[in-house]
Amino acid sequence: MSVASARAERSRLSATDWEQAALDVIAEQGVAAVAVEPLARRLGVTKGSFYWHFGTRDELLEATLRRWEQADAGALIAQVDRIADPRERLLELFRRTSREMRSHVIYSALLKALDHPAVRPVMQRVSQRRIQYLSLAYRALGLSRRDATHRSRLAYGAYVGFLQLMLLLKLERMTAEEFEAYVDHVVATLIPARGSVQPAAD
Amino acid sequence: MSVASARAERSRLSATDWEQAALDVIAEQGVAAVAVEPLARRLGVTKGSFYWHFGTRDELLEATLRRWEQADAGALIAQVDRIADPRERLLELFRRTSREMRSHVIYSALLKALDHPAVRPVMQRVSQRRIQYLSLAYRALGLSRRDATHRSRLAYGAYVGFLQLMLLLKLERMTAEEFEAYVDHVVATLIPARGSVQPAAD
DNA sequence: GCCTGTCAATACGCTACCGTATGGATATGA
DNA sequence: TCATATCCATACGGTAGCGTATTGACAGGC
Repeated sequence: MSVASARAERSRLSATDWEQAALDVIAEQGVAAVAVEPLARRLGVTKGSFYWHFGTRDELLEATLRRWEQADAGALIAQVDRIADPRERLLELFRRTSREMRSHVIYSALLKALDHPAVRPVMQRVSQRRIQYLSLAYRALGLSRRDATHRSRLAYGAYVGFLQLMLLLKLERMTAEEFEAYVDHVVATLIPARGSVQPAAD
Repeated sequence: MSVASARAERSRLSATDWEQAALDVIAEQGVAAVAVEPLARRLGVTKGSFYWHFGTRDELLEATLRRWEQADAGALIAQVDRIADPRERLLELFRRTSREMRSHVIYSALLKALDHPAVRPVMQRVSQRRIQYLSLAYRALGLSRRDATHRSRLAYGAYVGFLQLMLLLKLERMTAEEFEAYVDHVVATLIPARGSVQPAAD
């Protein structure tokens, strides 16, 4: 089923359709590839349609990012947050992060477009929020305020860096077992062993 | 002293001048901003000059990256490599990495342009080499082959990720002391304590 | 059955960049 | 001194994208 024929069935497009397509393009080719005319071609339509739904290209971008931020970006944390034990929660967070791709691909693509004024604030909020969440979990694990802050930054930095080295550099494609072993090492290194921390006083 | 007047003194440009300017632009605005006409303006010259020195824009990019790879990219390792004790070597590597900016800015800018066919292989080589170096140091510290591989990836990933969060996201501008404290935390977390590892058999 | 609002096609002008062609300037050395 | 090699300016044609203006198609409410 070609793009154009898909369109023939749906007949008309909504703003949401454009945002959805824009997010796909971000995942596949990055923010810079979100261009009106290519997008229109992709949807089997001309830009005459686009400029009915949006005023400018940047408006589309902003709408797309807004949608991403509130729909996708917080999904993982929401799932894991039910786990009571902080160590299990962190562990599960690390583990889940290591599955699923698309969400990371998008995050990584946005990371490469931080110079864009519409992208930066969104990424700031999302990243801050996640680091904050990590920090709280570390805190609950018994780390001091300082250590929790530092460790959460380190952990999140490791996540972000791994994304680059993996998805984008394709440093080498690891096997599934190799990857599991790596995640285990990360967990062992970045999550304090059970009973190794006594609650800090601060 | 304006760009144009600087040019009036040097009078004529060499290919190296163009590569140098290109690297500056990469550091300031990323790979995508390396464009012939803007570069010419920056150098107080027209593109008539450029196309005498280079055949295409991509040729300039490749030459620039080639120069960067062999001149700048290995500088840090070369300095640190004289240190005999592996733990001190790693420590000094981490510490030095946390000073100086420009080299990291460039590395980070190149990271954002990995889709470009001229950039990817360069970054692969440079990153591989560095991770390899880290791994060897960890090995010398007594870690097993597996652990050294994993730990070096983790450490380098943390470096790369921190670059993004810092230089590009400007998550918050840390003070110098805050930053020192963070580096100390990283060192304590990612470099095994002295005497905590007994040489592995593998 | 037609009017109106909704979505889309077409055609246009504009900007920024790439790459080519050709001639001009300048320094150097024979 | 003048010839050649080196470096640069100018002018041109081409592409890809943005945004606007105008008209067309069609469905639903009246």
